[in-house]
Amino acid sequence: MADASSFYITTPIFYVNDVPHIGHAYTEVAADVLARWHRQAGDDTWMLTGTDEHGQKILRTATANGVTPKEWADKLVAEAWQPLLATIDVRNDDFIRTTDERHERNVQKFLQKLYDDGHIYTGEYEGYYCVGCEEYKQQSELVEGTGEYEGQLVCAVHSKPVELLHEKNYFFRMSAFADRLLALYEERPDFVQPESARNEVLSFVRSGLADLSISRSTFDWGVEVPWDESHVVYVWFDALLNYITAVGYGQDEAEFARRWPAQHLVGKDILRFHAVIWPAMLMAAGLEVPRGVFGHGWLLVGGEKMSKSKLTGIAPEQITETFGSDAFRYYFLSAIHFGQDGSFSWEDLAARYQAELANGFGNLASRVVAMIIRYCDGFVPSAAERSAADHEIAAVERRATDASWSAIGRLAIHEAISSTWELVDALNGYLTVEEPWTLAKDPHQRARLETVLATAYHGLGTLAVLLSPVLPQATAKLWTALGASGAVHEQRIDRAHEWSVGERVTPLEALFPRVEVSA
RNA sequence: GGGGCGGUAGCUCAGCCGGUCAGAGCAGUGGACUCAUAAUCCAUCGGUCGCCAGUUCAAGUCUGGUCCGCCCCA
Repeated sequence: MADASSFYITTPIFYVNDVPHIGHAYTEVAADVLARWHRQAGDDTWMLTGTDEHGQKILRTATANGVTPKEWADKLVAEAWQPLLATIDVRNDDFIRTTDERHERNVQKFLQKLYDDGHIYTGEYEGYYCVGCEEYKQQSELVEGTGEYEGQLVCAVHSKPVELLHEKNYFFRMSAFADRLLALYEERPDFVQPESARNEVLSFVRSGLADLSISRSTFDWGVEVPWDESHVVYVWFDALLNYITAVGYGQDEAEFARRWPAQHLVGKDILRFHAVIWPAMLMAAGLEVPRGVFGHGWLLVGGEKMSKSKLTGIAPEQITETFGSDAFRYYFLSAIHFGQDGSFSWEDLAARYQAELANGFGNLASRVVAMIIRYCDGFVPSAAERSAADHEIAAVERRATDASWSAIGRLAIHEAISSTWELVDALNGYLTVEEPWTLAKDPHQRARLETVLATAYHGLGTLAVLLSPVLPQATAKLWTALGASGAVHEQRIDRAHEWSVGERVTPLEALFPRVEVSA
């Protein structure tokens, strides 16, 4: 049992054959922001991501490219997936690959335990198999082929012929866990979030669970079934286990106890694997079920879902090259209600970058720092007598701190950001009303000028702390300019308004320079 | 065929248990100001809340039906 301050968050592991697009990056960034936020609140935080490297599809691609599947995976991990994390500034604590020895060995250990405990039996399976989908298809999921596949049954997703396979399989008695799963959803209404995702899972399980075929014998790129080397473990069964093998399951019980259970973040397309199959597997093994499964929405581009199989994907670098990783992170997490589908467009991205990051936060930072340099020679002023307006700013700082932390607890990232943004708006408004540039012209108003600037300075520092999970780079620059000690990402975010002020500010370059509008 | 979600100002979206709920941000328009990244602040234009019927003293807000989009299951 993990103690209350342990926070372990996971993303789905990337299927190495995919090409990274903003959908992958979105999940990563969301998990990263939650992880950074918890770290900054002092929680014992662990963020895991990684790659899924087994399965027939990868074997075939590798073979077609004349290399072994492992070589193929190595190449993609090094050239595509690790770089993606750097592109969007994700600070994961671990990166697991399903070809890691720590994973494969303990997948076998897990499987053997289920086998020994009677949760697995031998059966026979016959069905139409789509290599593209990596799964068997029901009759209803097949359509008549056209063109070169005329007269054949093809997969509705890939439009490629399916194969009629007949194999001896090992089955997991998942059906035995239907009642316990329903009880779980009942007892912990937030186990599957958001509500819409929970509804789908509920109705799926209520309609009855079938046992799950968990092995394949038609190819050998996978984890060997320990008691039958002619079979490899079904890729999904294998992949899900990464969440526990990465934190010591089977080999480091102390670490496992410290981390598990995890909060899973997944796209809603793979919700069922995480909210039904995975908990059932854990129950069978006598382990705790996850802390929660959150299914976020799709990114819609031009009203259509971004697809892995189709080519509507946008590479994250296309965005970060122009706007930077901070803007990427901010845009997707603030503009989209976390959990719902969200529309992406270049126009919207550019508009929000300009209005919110450049004109809102960036410019606020510029004007405050510039005035302290100009009117106080860079020495951080201190407040004398405080007016109602000054107290109000302090109150907004507290509210933003409390509200955002509470929102993070509900996984409402967009809400955490908008709560914080109230401070941005309050400070810009405060400066307009107090007019420090006017006060500066009258020597008798010196005390008031310093109080106003001290108040604005303090609010800006609070913003830096609160925004550092989302905007790690910009806030680090701001923190330095504010002359505050330590690193901004080490400041307690749940008490952001209590940060310790510095002594001297230094010039600040534009945090979010204006971007030339391009086509 | 069964089920879920969404259809609210030009754009993106809030609106919980029905009664200032017709809102926010952006865009547009007018004004103020100049510390700042031609930034900021104030004001303002703008919608028969997909459509039809019903329940109710009162319905984006509940019921039934219907159209459109997406998704899950069979």
